[in-house]
Amino acid sequence: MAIEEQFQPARIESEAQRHWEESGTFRVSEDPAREKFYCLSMFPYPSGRLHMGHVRNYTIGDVIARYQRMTGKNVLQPMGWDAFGLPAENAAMNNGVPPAAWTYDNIDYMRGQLKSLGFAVDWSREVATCKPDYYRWNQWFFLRLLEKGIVYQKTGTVNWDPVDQTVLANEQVIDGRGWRTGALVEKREIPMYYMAITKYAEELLADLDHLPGWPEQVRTMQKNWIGKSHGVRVGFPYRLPSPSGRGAGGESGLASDGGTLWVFTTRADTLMGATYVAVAAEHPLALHAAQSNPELAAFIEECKRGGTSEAEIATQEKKGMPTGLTVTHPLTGEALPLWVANYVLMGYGEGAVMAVPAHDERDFEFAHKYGLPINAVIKTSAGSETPAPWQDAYAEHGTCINSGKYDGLGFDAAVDAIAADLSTKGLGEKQVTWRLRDWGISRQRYWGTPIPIIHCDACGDVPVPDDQLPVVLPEECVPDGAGNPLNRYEAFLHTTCPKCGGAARRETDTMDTFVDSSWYFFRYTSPDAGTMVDARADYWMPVDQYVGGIEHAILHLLYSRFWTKVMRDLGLTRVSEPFTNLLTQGMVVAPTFYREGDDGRKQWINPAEVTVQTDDKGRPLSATLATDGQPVVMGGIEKMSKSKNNGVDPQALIERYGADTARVFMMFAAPPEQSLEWSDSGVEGAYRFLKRLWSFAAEHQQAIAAAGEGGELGKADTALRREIHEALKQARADFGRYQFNTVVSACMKIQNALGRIGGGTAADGLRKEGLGILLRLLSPIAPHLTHHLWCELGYGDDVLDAPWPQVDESALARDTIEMVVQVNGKVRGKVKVPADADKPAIEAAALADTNVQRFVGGQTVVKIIVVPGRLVNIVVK
RNA sequence: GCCCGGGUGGCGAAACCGGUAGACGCAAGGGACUUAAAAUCCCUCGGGGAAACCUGUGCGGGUUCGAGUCCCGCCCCGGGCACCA
Repeated sequence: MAIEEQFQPARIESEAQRHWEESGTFRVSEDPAREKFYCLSMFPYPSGRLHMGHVRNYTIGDVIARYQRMTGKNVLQPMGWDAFGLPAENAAMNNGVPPAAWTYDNIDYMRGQLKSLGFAVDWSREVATCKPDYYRWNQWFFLRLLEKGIVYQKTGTVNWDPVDQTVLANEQVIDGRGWRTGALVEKREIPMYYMAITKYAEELLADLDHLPGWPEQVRTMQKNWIGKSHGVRVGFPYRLPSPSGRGAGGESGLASDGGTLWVFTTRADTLMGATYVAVAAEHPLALHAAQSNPELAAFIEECKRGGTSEAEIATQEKKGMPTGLTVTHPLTGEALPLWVANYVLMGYGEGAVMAVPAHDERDFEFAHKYGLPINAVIKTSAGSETPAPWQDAYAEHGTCINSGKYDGLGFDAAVDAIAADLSTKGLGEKQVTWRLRDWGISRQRYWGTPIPIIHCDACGDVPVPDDQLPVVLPEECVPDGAGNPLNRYEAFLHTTCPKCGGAARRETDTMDTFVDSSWYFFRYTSPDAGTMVDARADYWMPVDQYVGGIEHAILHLLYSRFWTKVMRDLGLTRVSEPFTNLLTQGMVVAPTFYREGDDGRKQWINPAEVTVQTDDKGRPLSATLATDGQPVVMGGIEKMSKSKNNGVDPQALIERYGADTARVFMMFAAPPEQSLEWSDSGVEGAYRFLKRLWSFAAEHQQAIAAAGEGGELGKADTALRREIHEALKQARADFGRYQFNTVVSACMKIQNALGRIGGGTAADGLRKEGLGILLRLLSPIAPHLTHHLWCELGYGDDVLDAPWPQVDESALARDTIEMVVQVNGKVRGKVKVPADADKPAIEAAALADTNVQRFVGGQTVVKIIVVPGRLVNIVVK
């Protein structure tokens, strides 16, 4: 059958997809005889429609999967849905649709979109985390961890909206106010379940050095996040004044007469310079002091205002207030004032810090603001005093001064000596601390995995027995923004105590959705197992290539690493690290536009509705809304997101040009790890490229039919054959390092070379070879078109099973090469020399060049540098 | 604020180990074909200059025969910051 004249992507794409589906091409099973390759892309949240970031992510993953398959591996590429989460609850509030129904609809629509892009996915392994047969293993695993003491309860801080009487996510707190009510948000302490990720901190840190397949950048970020620091725990004894009336301590749980306030410091060498000590607003000592100090109590209330995020706390104005209490310096016995400061975090370290204003920038500012003493105790490169303004050098390690017996000691010696003296007094010792905090997994939300705990008045908190799992989440609730609907859902709430059989209440908190995504890659290997995983996981795990957004560099990847190690310790897997190689895909970004409403809130406007005015150089000057012509504010270029309304819908692109064009454009526009700014231009170029390939194939088919094949290559064609094999060599290397933009570029070069081949039967032979190379190289990127042409041109049954093209080294051989000649580093000429010319011959040829002579003439040649195959640099004086 | 990246023509980018900066595309301009348009094909295309040549990889220094690439100091943009996923 002849290749049609018109390139009709819609038809050939659905044909190819039907072929793959009917042949079960991408359905895989364990085969110990073959080398496996587990290629995984981060599963999508079913938000409604695919966005450009998804298309990019899954195209990158698919190109890798198809490439690995063509090089002979048994490739597993699964797909699923990260289906629990906040957006479903928001949609419910807006539309009155239950999160479950909304989510399942979205999954159905997005699955269709994914299939239309032709991804080589084994759909028989599809997983959705909101289904009981998935999340029951979250619950089962939670219970195992509870038994092992890795899950435990303590209080945690949340954002509380006092109007809606509900807990808010950080995203729902805008400038310290609830996003729906506009009410000032407060911090509130509530009981939560935690996973003790800090028990694995040492291993999580150490194993980063054994992940050579991860980007250095991600390993560094995780290292800093885990944040191992060596320091000293220092005790500051205090006495509480005995108050008249109510009992001291009392509510705050303090001993009535006094105790020791512990702080952690990485700068014990500066202890002699400590001039005050500060505690967090929630610290028991602060609360105690506030009992008799209304002003302080008001300040502590004020500190509760605002969100809980670290960014917000770190950028807020530093404020403090004295408690009126003092603590005793453990070495000098001096009384130091005890302050409450809003920059001290209860959740980090001891919730208290010693302040050395002379050598810490934050303490320096605070001391200046409140007139606290500043005592320099380290000689730094900035000298032995610390006059304002702050200089970074003040924080350097140096030699102790003004520190009594410690004078003259360097950092390490001073820390050792001070730690030893503290230890003798029972007021300190060396300690390792971590920035990493335990993972709070309780969420006061409906659309998540129910925490399998039952509250019984008689027996306390009782774990749900395994044979009662899963605790099924009712799917018909519609959240309204005022708390968790499970708290009002009687049929879920009421149960019997597994221990005593009496009436009891179910826990209504659900699990953080990071729980769901911490092990889904295990479930893909054994999606129908009656256990969490089965032996099939041993064949497929670890994931050979993980592909996903750089924005997940810390949390998701760290939780998954932790989870895998815990699974290993429970005997569920043999692997210690889930992802051997990691490709952090750059974000798809787009300009943002907004207008400010009367209430000062930003209303984000989609770029598609905006007209941008540019200067004569094409730089944007201003923007207006297309519908009313009035100006909008340009908000900068950011990650495509719902919240900034700057997404571009890929659906129109796919419908108009087809999946292959979308895929080629995505791969060609930027290397995978770089961020990609979306623009409509360039898509046309990708489409033209595919159309040209199509026409070329059709003409080639006619030529063969007319004249037959065979014949010797002509002389003129050896140069073109070399071009083709050089491009092939480049493409093979670039496939190997996953730099797909230059793979596409190499394919375009091959196509350009093919187009320059002359007529005749000999030329047909070269065309056949070149086209065969091009179709195979392009097939991971444009699988539909290449599948169709490969069959039509009679190369074989399925391009996926064709051998990966090899470079013919003899085609690359050259008799002469051209070398650049520089004089003092500037290009002054080019010379052709025999490929096997030796150094003296090359030098002579370079010096003989007339233009080179002009620049060398009359000067002394100091030396000549020859870079074989590239250039000659003649250094003259 | 803290941690991690990035910055190269009008635009997306390439240059893999320090060796011809701008491959491959997009846009633009000119031309061919066409009654015309679209599509397609050909040519030009960092800036200055008639040319020789000079200049140019965010800015300022440095190392080197030679720097987009390495070092030091800045500026700007983006990602993450533990309840968005």
